[in-house]
Amino acid sequence: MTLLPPDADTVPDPWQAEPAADPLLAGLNERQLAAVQSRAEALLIVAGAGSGKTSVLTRRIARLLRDRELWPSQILAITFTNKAAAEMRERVGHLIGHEAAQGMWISTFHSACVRILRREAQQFGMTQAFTIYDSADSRALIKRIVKELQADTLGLTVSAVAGKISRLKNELIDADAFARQYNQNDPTEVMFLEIFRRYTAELTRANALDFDDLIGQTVYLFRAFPQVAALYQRRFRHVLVDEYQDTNHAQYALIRELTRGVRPEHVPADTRIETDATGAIPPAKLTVVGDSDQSIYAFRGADIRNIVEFERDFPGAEVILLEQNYRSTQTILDAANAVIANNFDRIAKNLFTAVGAGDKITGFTGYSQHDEAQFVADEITTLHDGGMPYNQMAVFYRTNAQTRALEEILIRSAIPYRVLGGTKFYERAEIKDVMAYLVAIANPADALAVRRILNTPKRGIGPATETALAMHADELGGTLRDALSDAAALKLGPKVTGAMLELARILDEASATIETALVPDIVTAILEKTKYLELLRASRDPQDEARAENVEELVAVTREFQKNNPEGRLVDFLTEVALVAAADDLDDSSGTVSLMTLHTAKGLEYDAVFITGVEENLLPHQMSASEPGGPAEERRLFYVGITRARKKLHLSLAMTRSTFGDTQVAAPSRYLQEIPAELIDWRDSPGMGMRGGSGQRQLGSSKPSFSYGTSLPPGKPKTEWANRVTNTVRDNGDLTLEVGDRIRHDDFGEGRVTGVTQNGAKSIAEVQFDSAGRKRLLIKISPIVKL
DNA sequence: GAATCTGGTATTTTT
DNA sequence: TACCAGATTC
Repeated sequence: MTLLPPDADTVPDPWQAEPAADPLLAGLNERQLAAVQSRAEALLIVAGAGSGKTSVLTRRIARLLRDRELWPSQILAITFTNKAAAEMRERVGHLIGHEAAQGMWISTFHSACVRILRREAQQFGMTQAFTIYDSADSRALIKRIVKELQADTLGLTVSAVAGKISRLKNELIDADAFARQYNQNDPTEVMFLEIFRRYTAELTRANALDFDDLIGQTVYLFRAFPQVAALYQRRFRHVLVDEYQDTNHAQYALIRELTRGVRPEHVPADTRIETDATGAIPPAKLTVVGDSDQSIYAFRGADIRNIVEFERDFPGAEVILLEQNYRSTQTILDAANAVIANNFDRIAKNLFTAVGAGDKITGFTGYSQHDEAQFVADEITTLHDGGMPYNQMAVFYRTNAQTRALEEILIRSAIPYRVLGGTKFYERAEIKDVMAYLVAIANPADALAVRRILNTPKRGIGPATETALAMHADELGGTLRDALSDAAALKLGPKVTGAMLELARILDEASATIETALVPDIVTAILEKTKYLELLRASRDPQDEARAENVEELVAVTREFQKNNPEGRLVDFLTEVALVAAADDLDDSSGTVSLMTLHTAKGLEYDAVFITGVEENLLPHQMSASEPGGPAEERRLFYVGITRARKKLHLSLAMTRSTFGDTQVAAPSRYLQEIPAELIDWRDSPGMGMRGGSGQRQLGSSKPSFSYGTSLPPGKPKTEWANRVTNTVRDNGDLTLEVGDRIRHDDFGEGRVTGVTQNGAKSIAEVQFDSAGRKRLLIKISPIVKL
């Protein structure tokens, strides 16, 4: 490791003499300053949580541009999410002016690769309009293949196959490479190889790439076509990668390819880039930022070695450690440090702050997940009453399934919230249907998309006809679309034949317009011609009304897209949709509490954070126990969650948790014991005092002894504070309450109304319950009766 | 070929 | 609990 590259001293730097005079260096600490100014060929910034790494990264870029060391187009910055990319672009623009920042590539690995691949598609025999298969698409395809080969008899499930293919691709092992190393004596492996081969062939035939291919195919492109690689190696003179600890092998390989020098034969005579004595162009500079303690994507192939072995991979690399935290209180950092210290194979790192101790962490143990959720809702209300805006609070959980109880209670408590990620809009069946139409229009070779819409809406083309079509496509040596246009040759009934020809005509007509037509026009035309929306409206299934609304929402999305991208065409829209991530649609301006998984929380920060379900088998998750390095990764996940909090951290758990349908006793997470007891202020459920459970109280007070299993009485106590929330949809109609009214609540018992906010169906009552404390309730749907 | 019913099975995290 | 696949019936 060199401390400072020699040329830092020889290049005159007008700003270096008086750093304070440079606004881009103002307010930085010594380490941050070094990171912003470093001129190393390769720089690793080890940035602890909250250490201002985004600030460092944006200032580093801004400085390169402002001082004319590089043109914007020579910079490639890779972020983990599109949202992070947008934020970085915004911040750089803010520092040096938005025009000066035009032309940079700031995007995710996947977006950058799609951009390159669309441009170079013909090099590897695909068309520019290739489809991007998301995981659900991949699974659908694998499912069909598994079925055809009856691979389930060998114990090969769809998810197992999908997982294995993904893992192999992340290691840059394709079907052929796998064929060279697999165990030929194992029938399961033989079968797997066959599935892998067919899957690959089907993708190629469909002119489609799956998520993992986007990276792998780009690496392949660069390795197979040096002159193409040279194009990008010449162009990007500085590559920056954020969240480097979460890169997998394929992404690492991509970075390696991009930061290779260009051989003289690939350097054009008129190049304006400096060449060395041999006429070659030196490698691009590389800056990576990461924190091995925040590596939480090993399950997706992230390889922590990429960061640990950075100095070996890039000789002469400079390493700068950022440890001062500007986000959290010392109490929160003490807890985080204490937890992460239990991961033994890490480089010691201790976050510190000048902020001061701050509030203690609030701990809470509820009877049930509903009880826990009520605690979260009550705390949120208290904090909000104290002046903290809703959008400065976030609730984290390990699994998406945990949102249900939280949502129920938040709705009842009239707390505005939004769920990031989870069952996404684009995963809904009706949206996938319409998207399949768009995909089929953009990429006629995509058989998966055509199959999906073949009989949607119902037009009498069943499985038998579908098989006949597929066979006919093989005979023709063409695509499913070709077979559809030639449906008459199948000699089926006039009704079916007519339906197929009609569909073919609709698709062909739309396909003819994609180069010029606006996206909203294409969608509305399709909905019109297929009567998709019309049929949903006419349906007597009550859910279809909501589906119709969703489809309309999609049309609105296309309008919004077109507004933001006047030049955007169908393919661009499909790309954008395929690559949106959970955290991307985060809208900070909305005054709502954010709910998300711990994974989604990475990179974000809030004044108040609630980490829920801190229980064994949930955090750490049951499934992680069997995986090597699982518990350590779960600990990092907990660490990531803790370090998101600026001022106030809440850790909560439930003694029982219902999954599947039955309720199980839950034990507190092992990670709780790792936090020094004096940092946590344990609070009891209001219901606990009523049961006279001094044992419980003691347990909750400081040093949990973790023996709920024995202390929990068999059979739930029927107290007023029942540990359940009725899940029937209650509609109180136009029930009106006034201050002073007595009411009874199914869960909280009796209480007196102390305040009412009149707002039609959204009227909120503030109630002082006799034993359960003060609550805010949405009158219309709360399980209450007036007494 | 479509609609309805039933029983079995599964939930970790995501670009 | 909730969804899916397969069987049964129209």
